[in-house]
Formats: sequence, structure tokens, C-alpha cells
Amino acid sequence: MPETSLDPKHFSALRRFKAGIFKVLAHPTRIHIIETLRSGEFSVGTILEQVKVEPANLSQHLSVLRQSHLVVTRKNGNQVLYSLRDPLLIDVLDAMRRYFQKHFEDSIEMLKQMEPVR
Amino acid sequence: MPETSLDPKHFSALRRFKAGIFKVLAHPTRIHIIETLRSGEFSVGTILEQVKVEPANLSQHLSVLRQSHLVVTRKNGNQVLYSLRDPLLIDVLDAMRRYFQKHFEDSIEMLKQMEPVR
DNA sequence: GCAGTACTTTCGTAATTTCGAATATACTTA
DNA sequence: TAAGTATATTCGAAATTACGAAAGTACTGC
Repeated sequence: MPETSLDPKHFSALRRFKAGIFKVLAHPTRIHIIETLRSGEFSVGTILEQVKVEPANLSQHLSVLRQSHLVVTRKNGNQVLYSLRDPLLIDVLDAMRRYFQKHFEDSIEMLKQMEPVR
Repeated sequence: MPETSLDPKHFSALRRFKAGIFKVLAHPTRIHIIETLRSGEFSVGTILEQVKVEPANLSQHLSVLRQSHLVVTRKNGNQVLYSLRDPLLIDVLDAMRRYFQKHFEDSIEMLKQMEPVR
């Protein structure tokens, strides 16, 4: 049950937790994976068809997503099936999308300043 | 006006943009700053009273928030007043808070695995 | 058991982020 | 214009993250 205390230590812990989740989301490949999983449960191989990176690299990103409990896995014979743990995560991404759409101009600006496509 | 093209290059640009925003949010101090700015416009000194870090460090984080256009500034004589650029950002944080509240148990788990308070 | 497919982990290196300390800039008031 | 307050920038070191390559584990079918 959530603490009702007002100890600042707890707030700082909450902020570190939120920051941790944001950090997990702060990578284009992981966002791509999550967007892919919006439509259901998929094997690593299938995800790989959408998110074209080195298999080892994909696995590393999936590992990050697993550790933060953003996704869950299930074994099916030879393969591992991934899915989003909670649709609430989609809400976060959707809120972000609305923010981004409203500030499209800046987005362009910001993208220009960012390093070119790797 | 937003592109309607389906060129995958654009999607990847969008993902990099979103990841960029998440990266900015992926720091406890910056989350603390944004939460502070929820209630209005404040000077650096006032923010400093809430977010207790080295002034230079606060300034560095404010700089990151400025560059990403998450906050806007205004000069008032001696001081610089900061405010959130768009309340839509609050929606993102709120969506995150809902996600987090639902998974409080894991949150504890995750916090334990994270490094102790610096 | 052996070969093959599916996925994961480990390792080394390069790039990025974070922080405090020191320095710099801007505005105000005497 | 000098001194003081408010904020920002630069610098260097330590920590963290990302990636490809190589090696490892797990399941399947012959």
C-alpha cells in the first residue's frame, strides 16, 4: 500500500523512479519496440522485422525493457513472445505524441540540432 | 504543416525526437524542476529553494530544459523567471504517475536495484 | 546425440552525461 | 564606476550507455 507520509526522502525516491522509466523510454529503438508491441504479442524474430537492428542489439534493448517491467515475456517452444505489460504505458506515449504534435515546428528545429541518423 | 508522407525515415525522425524529450525528462532533478513549475512561474533562486542542488548544477539542468523548449524564460530585472512552455507536458507526467501508481510494488523493486541516493 | 534455429549474454571500446569548481555575464544600487 | 546579487558557461574527471563481435543457452527435429 502506498505510503501516505510526507517524508521528502520518499518524493526523491519517486522522482528517481520516474526518471528511471523515462530513461528506459529515452531511446529510439526502444520506442520502436514499444510501438510495435502496441498491436499485440510478438516473437523477437517478428519484432526484428519491424525494428531493423542487429539481433544482439535488439536483445539488449529488450533486456532493458524487461528489467524495468515495461514488457513481459512468455516462452512458446523455440521462441520468446513479448508484450506490453500494461496499456497505461501507451497513455504515456500518446500524451507525448500530443505534446509533440502541438510543437511540430520546434521538433524540426530540435531534430536539426540532434546528430544525423546513425 | 505536418508531413503526410509514409517515408520510414520520417518515423525514425519522430522516434528520435520522442526519445530526445524522454531523455530530457530522464533525470530526477529535472523532474523536480518541472514539478515545481507546475504551480507557476518562478525565479532560479526560488526554484533553488525547492530543488536543493548546487546553483551551477541547477543552471545546467535549466539549460537542458531550455534547449528542448520544455520551459520558457523571461527576464525580470535582476532575475530570470522560468515557466513550463505547455501544460501538455503535465499530461505526460500525469500519465506516468498513473502508470507508476498502478505498479507501486515493482517500483519499490526497481528502486532497490537502482543506485542509492547520491 | 547432433545440427539448426531462436534468442541472450559478455566483452571491449567509443560516445555521452553528470557534477563541482572556477570563471564569466547581466543587472542593480550606492 | 565599483561592489553586490543573480544566473550562466566552461572545464575536467568519473560514471553510464550504446554498439558490434563473439560466445553462450535453450529448444526442436532428425
